[in-house]
Amino acid sequence: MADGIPRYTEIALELQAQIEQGTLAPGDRLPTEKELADRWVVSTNTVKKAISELRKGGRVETIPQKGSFVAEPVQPFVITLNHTDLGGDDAPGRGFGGGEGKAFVVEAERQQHRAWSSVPEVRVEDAKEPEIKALGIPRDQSQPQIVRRSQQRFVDGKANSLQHSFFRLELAIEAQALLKSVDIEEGTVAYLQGRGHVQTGYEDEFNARPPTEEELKFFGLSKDSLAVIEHRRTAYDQNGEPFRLTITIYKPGANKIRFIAGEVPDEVWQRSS
Amino acid sequence: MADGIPRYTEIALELQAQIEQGTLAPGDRLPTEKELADRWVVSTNTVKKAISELRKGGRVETIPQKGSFVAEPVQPFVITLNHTDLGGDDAPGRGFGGGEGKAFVVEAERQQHRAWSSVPEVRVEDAKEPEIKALGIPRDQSQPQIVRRSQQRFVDGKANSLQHSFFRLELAIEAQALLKSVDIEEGTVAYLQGRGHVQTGYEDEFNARPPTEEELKFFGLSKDSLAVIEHRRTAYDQNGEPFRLTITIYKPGANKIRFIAGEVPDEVWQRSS
DNA sequence: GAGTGGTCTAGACCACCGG
DNA sequence: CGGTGGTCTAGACCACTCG
Repeated sequence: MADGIPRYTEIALELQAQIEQGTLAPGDRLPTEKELADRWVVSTNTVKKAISELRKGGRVETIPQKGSFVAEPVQPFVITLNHTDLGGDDAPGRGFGGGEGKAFVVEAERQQHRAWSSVPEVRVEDAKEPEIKALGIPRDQSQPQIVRRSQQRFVDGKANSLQHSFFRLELAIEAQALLKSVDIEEGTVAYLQGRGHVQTGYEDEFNARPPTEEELKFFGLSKDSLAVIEHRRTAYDQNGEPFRLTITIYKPGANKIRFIAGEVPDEVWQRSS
Repeated sequence: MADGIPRYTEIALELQAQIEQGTLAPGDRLPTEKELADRWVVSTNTVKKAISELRKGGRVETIPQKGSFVAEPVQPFVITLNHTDLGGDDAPGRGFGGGEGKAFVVEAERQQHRAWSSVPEVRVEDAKEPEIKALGIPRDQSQPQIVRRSQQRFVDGKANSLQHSFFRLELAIEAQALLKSVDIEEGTVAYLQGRGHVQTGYEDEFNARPPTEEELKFFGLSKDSLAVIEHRRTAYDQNGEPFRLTITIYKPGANKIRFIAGEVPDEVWQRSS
């Protein structure tokens, strides 16, 4: 029909329109690929490509051997990643670390979401290049090792994010709670403060990348889905030494990642959508 | 061969290995799809899928009708999006807005990158839902209008990011420089401060999404490429009113998006890779 | 066992690029 | 003009799910 627009794009747009106007409601199964192929008089490969487009936009999720479904519109969970564990401030929503450890659950409850984290899985591993760099591990150590604490985090029963924190092994020997596969009651920041490492600053970096196999599985995504957002935070102590690297992987759409600086209306802090 | 690993993944991994070990160097053209199909004894469709995988990982760029090329490893340009235009602080690298307007060019030069922005393209448009919400435009206005200032930004000769700033039309009438398709010499923040809107805080949000047609074209990407990162900043004035919405679209890989809070070693501020 | 999506083939035609 | 990647077809077989 139209010039230059591929057939699969047309089909994707038509399905998207049906989703937007409610002909196809969230949770509904799309017609099977065969049905769509017949209806549009195209081959199933063309339909597959159309559906793949929709998946990339996050509007559709495909479960192999079952079908493709209109994605539920997520009530996004707003993660406020602020500099509030650096000093007291007690405006609403402040005073928590934002997105890390137990603060995650507290923040979720404030937003009327039920959230929980899995018990941390603790591993001692060989440090790879990114960790060596971030944690400032001296190059002379031949095979430096690190402690990794990984948690799966859920909001309203759904996979929300994966968090991995890395520490130098020597730090974990001073601060042995890091080696236990148990939540640290008072929070990692407070615990390490008691062990002589006051978190005085941090550096945050963001990236987007295709999900790994593990992430696809955890988030329940199929191939050709959205990119995940990676947030990495390097925390520095009072000596200016990096002592923690935390990498959080977010499922996009399900999360809004937010920073607030300076003075904004309280309503902005309260906002949860 | 191996169980369950699709052929196209095998091919993608093999090519990726060749890239990593330097058999295929940055800038090199991959063998044509036909050649790869012959070599692996698969159909060209399978090869296409393999190359598409590599594109998603950012390792390969495809130029239609010319070939697929090993991506040049980008020297990432570090954008520090900090709260430094809120008050004076003169550690190295501070004192600029971070990623906005002229600050972008200054920051780039500090990192030994040559950067420039296109002349702003100014449009007056009907406000759409996201802008209405962010700028707090009253709902009673039947067809509210906004001013949009869009710039293309380049680093070292390559497309780096797209930035769109939105203002309420009434504000642009008070502050007419916003309507001119010219860089605002003293910077938008300073200019608006002179017009009675002191930027006292802001809210930042991040997202990842597939690129639009326009973005694909600007960044020189082909379909099935990486996701782009979207950063939206809502700036608030001394009355707690939102008066500016700035949306920046980053090409991932080419950028590192960074925040710094509290005390970190000066070396972290300096770091540019 | 019927139905689903995932993978794959062996072709085809096209638009665009370069010499 | 020949070569490239983009689109598309009309099949095929598989692994998996579900009734």
